[in-house]
Amino acid sequence: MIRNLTEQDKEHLQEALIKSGQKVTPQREAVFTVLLAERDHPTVDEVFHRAREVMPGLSLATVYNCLETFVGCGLVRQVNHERESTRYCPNLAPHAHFRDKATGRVHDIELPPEVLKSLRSILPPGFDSEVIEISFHGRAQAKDTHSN
Amino acid sequence: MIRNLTEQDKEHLQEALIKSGQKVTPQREAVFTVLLAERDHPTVDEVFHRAREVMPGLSLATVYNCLETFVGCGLVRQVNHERESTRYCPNLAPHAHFRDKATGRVHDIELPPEVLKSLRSILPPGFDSEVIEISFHGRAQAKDTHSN
DNA sequence: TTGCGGATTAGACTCATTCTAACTGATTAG
DNA sequence: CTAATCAGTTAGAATGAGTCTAATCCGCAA
Repeated sequence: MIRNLTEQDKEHLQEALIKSGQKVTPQREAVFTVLLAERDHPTVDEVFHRAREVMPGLSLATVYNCLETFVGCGLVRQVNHERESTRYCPNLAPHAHFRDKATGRVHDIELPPEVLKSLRSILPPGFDSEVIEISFHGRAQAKDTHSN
Repeated sequence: MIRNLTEQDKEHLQEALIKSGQKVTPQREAVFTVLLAERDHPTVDEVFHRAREVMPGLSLATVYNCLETFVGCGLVRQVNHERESTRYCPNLAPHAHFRDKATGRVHDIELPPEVLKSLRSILPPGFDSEVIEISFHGRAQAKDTHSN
C-alpha cells in the first residue's frame, strides 16, 4: 500500500527541507511517503498509524513535528474544518475543499484563477490577504472522485 | 456598555426561539444582548465574561448551550479559524471573514451575490453545497473598521 | 400540590495539540 | 581520536476548548 517515494518526490522533499535549513531524516521521509501514498486528507492520527506500519518506533510527537515542518516549508497544506482535527494535504495547487456531510470525506475542488481573482476583488482597500481558505459543506453523490 | 435589547431585537430572538420549539429565558436574553452589543466576534469565553457582568450567576456551560441554540435556530453564525476557539457573529447576511494576522481581529467582508454564484459554479456536477465558508488571512492597515 | 419537562449549573471528562526534559546521532572543533 | 554542539526524536505530562453528567431549578398543567 505504502510504496516508496519516487526519485522525483524524494528530491522535492530534500530540496524543500534543505532550502529552509532543515535536514532530511528517515522519519520525515516516512511521513512524507504516507502523505503522498493516499491523498485522502488524513488526520495526524491517521498519518501516525500508517507511518508506524513502516517505522514502528515512530512517535506521535514526531509526526506532529514533521507535519509542522512540511507546512513551514510549503510542502503540504493544513485543512481545517470547523473544530475537527486538522487534516493534511500534499496538493499545492490552489484549490478549495468540499466536505461531504454524509461521509466526512474531503474532496479537493479546483480553483480557477478568475474565481480567485474575483474573490480577492471583494476585499476593501487596505486589506491584503496572503491566504484564502474556501470550504464547501454539503452532499456529494459522486462515486469515488479520488478525493484529490 | 452592554445596553438592553431593543424591542425589535427582542422580538427577533423570541420568534426564532419559539419557532424552533424553545423557550425565551433570562440567560438566553443576556447572551444574545452581549452578542449584539459588541460585534467583534467574541469567543465563548469572552461572551461568558461579558454576560457575567450583567448576570453574575451565569455558568459557562449555559453560554455554550445558548450559543449552540442560537446557531441551531439561525440567529448567529460560528466562525472558525484554523483551530482557535470558535467565535460567534450575529451578522446573518452572506459574508466572508478576514482574519488580521497582526491583531487577531476578525472583520466581516461583504460577499456580493455574483461572487457567491461564481464560487458555486466551480463545484463539479453531483456536488451540492449548503454552506460556503470563505476566510482571508493577512494584514489590514485599516483603522478601526468596526469589524462587522 | 404534585408532577413534568426543558433549562441551568458545577464539575468531571475527553481528546487534539503543545510542551518538557531526556536522549540520540551526526557533524564540527580542538 | 574525543569532546562539544545541535537538530531531531521520544515518552509522557500539561493544556485548554469543548462536551457530558447528574443534580437542581422553575414555570406550567393536571
